[in-house]
Amino acid sequence: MSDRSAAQHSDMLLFLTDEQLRQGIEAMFFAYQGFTADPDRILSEMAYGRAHHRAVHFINRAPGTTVNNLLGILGVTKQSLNRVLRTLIKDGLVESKVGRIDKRERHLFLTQAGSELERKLSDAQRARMRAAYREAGPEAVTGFRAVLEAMMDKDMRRKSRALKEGST
Amino acid sequence: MSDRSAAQHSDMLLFLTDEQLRQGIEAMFFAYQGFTADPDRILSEMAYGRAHHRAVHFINRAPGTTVNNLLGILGVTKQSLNRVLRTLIKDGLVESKVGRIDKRERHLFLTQAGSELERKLSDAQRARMRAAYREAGPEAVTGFRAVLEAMMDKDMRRKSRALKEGST
DNA sequence: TTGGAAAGTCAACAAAGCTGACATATAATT
DNA sequence: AATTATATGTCAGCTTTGTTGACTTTCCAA
Repeated sequence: MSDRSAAQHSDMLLFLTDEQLRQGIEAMFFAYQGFTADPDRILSEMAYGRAHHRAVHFINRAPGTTVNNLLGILGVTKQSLNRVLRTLIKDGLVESKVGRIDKRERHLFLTQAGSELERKLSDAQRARMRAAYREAGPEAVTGFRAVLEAMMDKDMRRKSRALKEGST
Repeated sequence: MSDRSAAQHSDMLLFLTDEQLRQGIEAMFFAYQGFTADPDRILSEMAYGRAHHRAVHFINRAPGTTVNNLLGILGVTKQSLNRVLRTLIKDGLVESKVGRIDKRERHLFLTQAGSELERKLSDAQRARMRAAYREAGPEAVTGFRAVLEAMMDKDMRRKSRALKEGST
């Protein structure tokens, strides 16, 4: 990095005004509305909500995950998750299998129908993400990911990374 | 841009795999948890929730805004907003003034106490945002903002921009 | 003066979070 | 073998924040 760009670099760091930060906060709020809008529309046509979406998403992402593990990822209580899981199992979207090694654990899997719902929801969400990425350009994507990563709590960063590595 | 980097550029656009998009989706989810964590902690010590935070934030940002305008920004029903607003007014954090020109309208302002709460909440949120920006670097911030912008619904983009211009 | 927009209220309900208490099965430890 | 710890599930009850629908009051504008 040249002296000149290094100077600009530190200038920009110093010039993080409240106003710029507030704009970032608002952008995050409005973007999250958009981020959830498409799946929410699909879900509202069924008897499901955002909580079901999350469960289905992460079971798809880490098939065979235990209830406890899922709790850690979602950051909710077991009662709250259990309510969601119960309806998904009842409706035949999720299957719960007793652990072979540790029989106290339940391992969660999507059924055919569960996979289809996951696909439908994530198709919509990925389409928006893809469009946003294309509009912003590849360099922006790198920056986007870097800021999001830095915004997470430390333990969530670990969990996020574990999911990425798990699907390699 | 050289031919080579142009080729890389379009390659990266083509190589937006499902996996990359899913990682972006998860990053958004985990980052939003972090984004709201600090204000949520402060709010939980009082009788307030995230909905109160949003109202206070946007009233601070656009003092004198009407209820209807606020409804458009927040994307909730007037009944839902009204419940929140009522408690804030009752507790002396928000003041509602009848419009001079159009007396049907109510213009909303933060009181001294309201401003203090807003300050407390946004201090926490801005601190995290600032830390994330610093960690990711200034180029990343530009990209971050670009992707968020592109992820918003069109009408939300307009509202976001109006707020930015209003505070110049 | 009449129609409609803006705001507020009441009632009822739903989704999704929470706490606390308790049951069951299994694993781990003593 | 007995005890303790862990994983899961469930019941009951509460909170926050969203929803619809019905209705009123105010008051601008055609």
